[in-house]
Amino acid sequence: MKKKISLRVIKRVSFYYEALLKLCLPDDSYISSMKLEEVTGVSSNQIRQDFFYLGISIGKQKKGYQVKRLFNELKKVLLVDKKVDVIVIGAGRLGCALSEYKLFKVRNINVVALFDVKEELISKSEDKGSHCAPIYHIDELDGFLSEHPAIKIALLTLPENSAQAMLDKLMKLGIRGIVNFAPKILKAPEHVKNIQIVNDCIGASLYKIVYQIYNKA
Amino acid sequence: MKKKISLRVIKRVSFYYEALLKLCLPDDSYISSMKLEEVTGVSSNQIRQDFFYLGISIGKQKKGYQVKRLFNELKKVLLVDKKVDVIVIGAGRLGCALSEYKLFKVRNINVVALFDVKEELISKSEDKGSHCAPIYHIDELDGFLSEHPAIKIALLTLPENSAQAMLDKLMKLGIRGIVNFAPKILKAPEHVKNIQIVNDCIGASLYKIVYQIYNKA
DNA sequence: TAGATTGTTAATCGATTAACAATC
DNA sequence: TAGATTGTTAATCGATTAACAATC
Repeated sequence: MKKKISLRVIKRVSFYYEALLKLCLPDDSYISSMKLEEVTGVSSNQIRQDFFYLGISIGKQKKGYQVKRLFNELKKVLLVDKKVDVIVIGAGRLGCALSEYKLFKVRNINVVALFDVKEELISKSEDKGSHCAPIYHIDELDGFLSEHPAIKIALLTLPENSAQAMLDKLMKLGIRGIVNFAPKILKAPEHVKNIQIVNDCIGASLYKIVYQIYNKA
Repeated sequence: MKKKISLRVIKRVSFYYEALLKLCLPDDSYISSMKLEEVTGVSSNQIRQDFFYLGISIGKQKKGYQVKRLFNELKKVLLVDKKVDVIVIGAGRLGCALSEYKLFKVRNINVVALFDVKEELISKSEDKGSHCAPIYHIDELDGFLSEHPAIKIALLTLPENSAQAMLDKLMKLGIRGIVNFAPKILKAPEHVKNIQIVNDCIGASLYKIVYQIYNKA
């Protein structure tokens, strides 16, 4: 029933979505594909093509797309119309920064807990002066995931030597999506299917920047 | 002279590069395109096609590619054969985490300094118990960049309300590449050319994960 | 030698762009 | 009405895959 949408389309749709978030237009106003081109950099032809492909045909000639309806449609495509709970493994600087990351909130991504081996980081409910989610000891991970079977995604901010072992463990516990920030490329074992791993999204973006800047010099 | 290499190719090349880093093979050993397919997930056909396109023709039939030579070729393509200095604006948790990020090191990306408005974060040279680069007051940014004109890239970890103003300022100071971690999509002003901005690489990867996991459910 | 693996061309596939009739 | 903008088809473009001769 659901057609497979390529990740390129998903990426562009996320641009459209972000643009609407950012523009803060009244719900009942209209936005045209040309206007969307201005703010997203994606051509109006491409935008209409995407909408056509996605079955979004809510446009009105001469006006464009009603902001609220378009927003809802895009939400559905991105599957962010429901809240997504995730956990963070590793409660160091990066881990805590992630748990406060605001763009997660607008996307309905919710860091429910962090886990770490270091006793001194553990803080059940007291806030430690930040908006960080509660930090638990890693030994409690097993029990926690049993109690929260809906959690399917984990963000890994671990040292490189413990990242792969943690990945293996997480998969056994039912985690199906990993964003790995450890400075090591992780791979799912051969036999495991349906696991999504994104390695080092930070570094990948820098490759691109470095390439584009120094290439033109 | 230089042909324009698409970002897709760059991305795959970064996979090959990471794979070589990770495998830690002896410099004088050989690796075949089939073996590279195993560790990168990119088909051997694609790999050879990429090498052909990039003018990397150092393969030996029946053996493959000499690890050291291939490594050097890939380095050249990725332009990471020289050290790239970058600065970080915003010395909060995320900023400090970035300055210690190990995958930057293997890529010759070097965080030389952080800048922040908060007086209490400033630490000229003393280390504060971490491997964080020195933190300066934002007022010193201007002078610092004058003294280090080779710095072309800045990572932004600022609150959303100050990010756009900082972007404008950085461009005036000669910065040409921005990786923006602020929870707001930034855009270069119309008239400015040759600026590369990557917004929210962290969130973008999560969109993909969320989509792939919950789509299949 | 026979088998393995490259470099390179050709075929296929998919994504983007262009164009325009329909119509608000 | 005339102008603007959609939805949709067709044309173009680029990227991937397949195939295989060359040869170590």
